[in-house]
Amino acid sequence: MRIGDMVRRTGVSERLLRYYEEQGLLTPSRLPSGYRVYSEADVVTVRRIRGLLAAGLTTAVIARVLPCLEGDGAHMVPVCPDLVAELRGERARITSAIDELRAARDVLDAVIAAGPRG
DNA sequence: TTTCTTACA
DNA sequence: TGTAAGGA
Repeated sequence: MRIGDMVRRTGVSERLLRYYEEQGLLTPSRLPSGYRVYSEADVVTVRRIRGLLAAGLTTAVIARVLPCLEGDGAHMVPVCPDLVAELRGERARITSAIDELRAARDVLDAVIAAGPRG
């Protein structure tokens, strides 16, 4: 199927589908005309990409993790041995990001509390 | 009509 | 990421 069908089947814009390809997340083949040709598997892949993006992973990590997952975007199962370790690492990264945001919020809270009507 | 690439108020 | 431009 071509990109227009993918847009309808996945709800993802053409722009984004091309971006996913640029990031190595999708590798559609090409017609002699240059038009991209997507497979049924690509539709499933897009669902996984959306699920992984929602999990806070970067496209770089997703590119490495994608070939090690099974199932659709809602219920994915890791099939490679080292994938779980990689995900634990991502979890840790997210945790530190949360800590930094919390600290930033605390700073604002302090400033707010010191002002008029604090 | 549909898709492609490149570039940006 | 959207959108516009200029082709095929």
